[in-house]
Amino acid sequence: MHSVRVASRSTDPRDSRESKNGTPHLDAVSLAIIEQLQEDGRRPYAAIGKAVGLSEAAVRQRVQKLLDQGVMQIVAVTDPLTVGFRRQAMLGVNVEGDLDPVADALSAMQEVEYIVITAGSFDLMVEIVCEDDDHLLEVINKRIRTLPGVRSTESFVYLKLRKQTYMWGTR
Amino acid sequence: MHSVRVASRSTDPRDSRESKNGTPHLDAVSLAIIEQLQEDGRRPYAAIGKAVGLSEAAVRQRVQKLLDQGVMQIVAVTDPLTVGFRRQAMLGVNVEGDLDPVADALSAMQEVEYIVITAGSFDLMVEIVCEDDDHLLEVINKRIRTLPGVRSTESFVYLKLRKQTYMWGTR
DNA sequence: CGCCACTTCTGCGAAATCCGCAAACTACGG
DNA sequence: CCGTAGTTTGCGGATTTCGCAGAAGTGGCG
Repeated sequence: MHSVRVASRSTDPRDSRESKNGTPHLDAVSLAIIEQLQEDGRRPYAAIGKAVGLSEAAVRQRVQKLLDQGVMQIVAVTDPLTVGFRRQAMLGVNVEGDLDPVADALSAMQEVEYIVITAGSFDLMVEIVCEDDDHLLEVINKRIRTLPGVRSTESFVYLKLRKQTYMWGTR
Repeated sequence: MHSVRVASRSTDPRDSRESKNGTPHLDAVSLAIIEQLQEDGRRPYAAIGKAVGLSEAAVRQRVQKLLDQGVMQIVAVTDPLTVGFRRQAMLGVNVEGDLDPVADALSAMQEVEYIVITAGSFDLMVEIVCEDDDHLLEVINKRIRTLPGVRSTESFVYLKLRKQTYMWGTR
């Protein structure tokens, strides 16, 4: 019935088990579906089904589950420059005491694109997306460096973005 | 005819001009379309049209143009952990001489998720996505630190991802 | 082994969406 | 005032999405 049939293998999308931390474990078919949607987030379910060897309805159900579980999301990503954000920077932050309150406060700032807690000479790495230099200065100097618990920061202003992919799982 | 009509304003999607660097300048309607697709990359054109005050066909053409121009792309983004990449790190890199050859070599590595040239105490910031510690060590130690021109590196292993958005333009 | 509960997959008809196209509209320059 | 170029609109026809009921596969248990 199907042109492609994945070699005999667990047929459960979650591979019959969850990993210890509760994150679902994906089987090869779901991975293949994700790959398809990484190439084109609007690709029709039927086309995906043909590529991975599943019916249209089955693909639709799996995609919906992946979205519900938060394993993936289908979104438009833009080039910040063309959308009017001309200044970006990475900020290394050192904190005294508990990291969580600081991370929470940073999370609430819309200019903060992402936050990671790291091991190394910085406690936090924070990416900031701003409209211009004034905006960036205001965010770093007035809003971040004044947060209680922030001991020091070091700025890395972006001069040029050389690579940006969203192709995890496509290897 | 339309419930919402954007107040009188330039009607050209590129706002009748391009910025100096050749990147297209977006008008308010295209921005609004992008916002819709950032919430849900599969939202139907008709629904977007209703939200921004345009016909279905017009939205479709604008979206196609934005994709063709490379202003945005609609893709599935996944949580690296659930897709099997358990070790990530940011790498600060210092280079002697021209940055471009090093950046090019890094670009070719599939484990390298993104690369920025920065001002500050690092010349390059590089994000690396690996399956486990061995994999990460191999990439950093054997493949990056041995690149000609790389003077030194500093690693920041990710302990926890606290925030990750794709909501540029949605402010 | 047989039965049951549970999940996933399939096949379908109905509804909604996508797609291509020709005509209408707008801004601009000659 | 007219022609050109770029957008938008309206509209069928093809395609896709959606919901659902039944079939099929899995694991537990007596």
